[in-house]
Amino acid sequence: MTLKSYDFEVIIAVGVVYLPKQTFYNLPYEKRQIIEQAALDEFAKYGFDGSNMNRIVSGAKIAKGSFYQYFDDKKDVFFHLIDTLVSQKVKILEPFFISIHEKSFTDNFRDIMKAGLDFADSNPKYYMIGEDFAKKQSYFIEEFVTKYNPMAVDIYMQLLEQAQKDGELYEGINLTMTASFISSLVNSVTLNIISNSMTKQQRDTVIMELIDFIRRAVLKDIV
Amino acid sequence: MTLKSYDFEVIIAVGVVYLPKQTFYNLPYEKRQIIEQAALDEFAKYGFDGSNMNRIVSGAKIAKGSFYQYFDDKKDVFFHLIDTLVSQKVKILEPFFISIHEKSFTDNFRDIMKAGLDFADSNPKYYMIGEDFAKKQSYFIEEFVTKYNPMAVDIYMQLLEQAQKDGELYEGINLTMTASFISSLVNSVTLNIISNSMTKQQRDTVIMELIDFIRRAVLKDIV
DNA sequence: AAGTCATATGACTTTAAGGTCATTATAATC
DNA sequence: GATTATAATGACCTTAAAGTCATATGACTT
Repeated sequence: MTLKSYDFEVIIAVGVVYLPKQTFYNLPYEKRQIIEQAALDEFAKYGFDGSNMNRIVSGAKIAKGSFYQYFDDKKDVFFHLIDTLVSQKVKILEPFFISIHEKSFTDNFRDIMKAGLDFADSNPKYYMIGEDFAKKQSYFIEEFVTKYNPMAVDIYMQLLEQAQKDGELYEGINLTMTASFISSLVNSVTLNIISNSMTKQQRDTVIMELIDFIRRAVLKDIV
Repeated sequence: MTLKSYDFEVIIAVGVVYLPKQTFYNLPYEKRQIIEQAALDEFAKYGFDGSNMNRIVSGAKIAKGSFYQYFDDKKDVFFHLIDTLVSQKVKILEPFFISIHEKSFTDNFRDIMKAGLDFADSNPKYYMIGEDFAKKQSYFIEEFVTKYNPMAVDIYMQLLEQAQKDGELYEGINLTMTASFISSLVNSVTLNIISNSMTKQQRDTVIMELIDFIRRAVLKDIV
C-alpha cells in the first residue's frame, strides 16, 4: 500500500484525525513507548511506502493482532507519529516566536535555526519520518503542514516584518517570497547537516555561511 | 515493491546500467514511443512505488507478456526513463556551460534558470518523475545524480568562480557552500513554479525576485 | 506449402504484505 | 471460586500486483 494524495485530502477536508484507539492508552507507558519506537524505527528506515507491519510488530515484540487492537491501520500509527513530531516541534519553537521583537533579525534567525537543528539532533528518527512525509509534496501536504505547523514559512515572515519595521530591510522586497526562499534554504541546509552527520565545527561553519548569505540578501547596511 | 537504497547502491558500485532489451529496439519507433509514454504517464502520476504494471501495459495497449519481453522488470523501465531525462537535460544545459565566460553572473544565472524552467515546461512528466527520483534522497542517489549530471551544483560553482575572477563577488565567500545554497533555491523555486502552474507573469516575478535575492547575497556593488 | 523464428498474448502463478478472528490468557468483579 | 470483561495471540485470509509461460500469430525463408 502506498499513501495517495487522496489520503491527505481526506485529512484536510474532513478534518479526520488519526489517533490510536483507547486500548493503546490503556497500556502502561513503557509498553506504549516500545511500540511507538518500533514503528518510528521502521518508518525512519524505510519510509511509509516501504515499511512493513510484520517488522514493526516483531520489533515491538507483540503479536500482530495486538497491534491492530491499538491502531486501526498503518496510516493510523504513521499519522500519530507525525502528530507527535509536529506538536513537539511547535512546542520547541513557540518561545522564539514570542520573543521575536526583542532581538535583531540575525540573532533571531540564528537562534531559530539552532533550535531547529537541536530538535533534529535529538529526534533524528522523528526528523527522518518528517522528511519522508514532507517529501510527498503535494498541495494537500502543504495544507496539512500549514495547519499543524503555522510556523514553517510564517516564522520567517515574522522575522522579516520585524526587520522591516526596524528599517533593517532592503526596500521593495517581496516578504512572502523572501520568506519562502529562506525557508527552503534552511530546510536544505538542515537536511544536509543531518544526513552528512557533520561535526559541530563543520556545522557551525555552514550555519555561519548561511546566515551571512541571507543577511547580505535581505539586510542593508551590513559592514 | 519499493525502491530500496540498495538498488541505487548497486547502480553506483557495479555501474549497472538499466537498458531495455534488444527486442525493445527491434520495435518500430512509434510503438516504442507509445510504450515509453505509457510508462512515463504512470510514473509521473503515481511515482515509482505507487505505479502499477497493469496500468502501464493497458495504457500502452500491449499484453503484459510483451512488456516483459522489452524490459526485465519495473526498475528497468524506470531507470531507462531517468536516463533519458538526465541526458536530455544535460544536452540542453551544455551550451550554457560553454559560454559562461562571455556573460555576467546575472545574465548567466537568468539564462540557466530559464532554460531549466523551459525544460521542465516542455517535459512536465519527465520532470515529475525526476522529482520523484530526487526525492528519494540518499547518499546513493546523490552519487548517481552527480555521476550522470555533473552540472547540478557544479554549474553554479562555475558561475561563482567566473564572478570571482571578474571581481564581482564578495570576498571571503565559500564557493562550494554558496553554490549549494543557490542550487537548492533554484530547485525549490522551480518546483514551486511547476507545481503551482504559475502564469508567465507570476513566474517572471518570482524569478526576478530570486535573482535579486541571490545577487544581493553574492555580488558587491549592486546599485 | 512447409518449416522456422521472432514476436504477441493473457490466463495463471507466486509472493508479499496488510489486516482478521477464533481461541487463549489475564485481570477485575462479585 | 465463578463469572465476566478486557487484552494477547498467531495462524489464517485476502488482495494486489509483479512476473511467467504455454500457446498463438505471422513474417520470412527455402
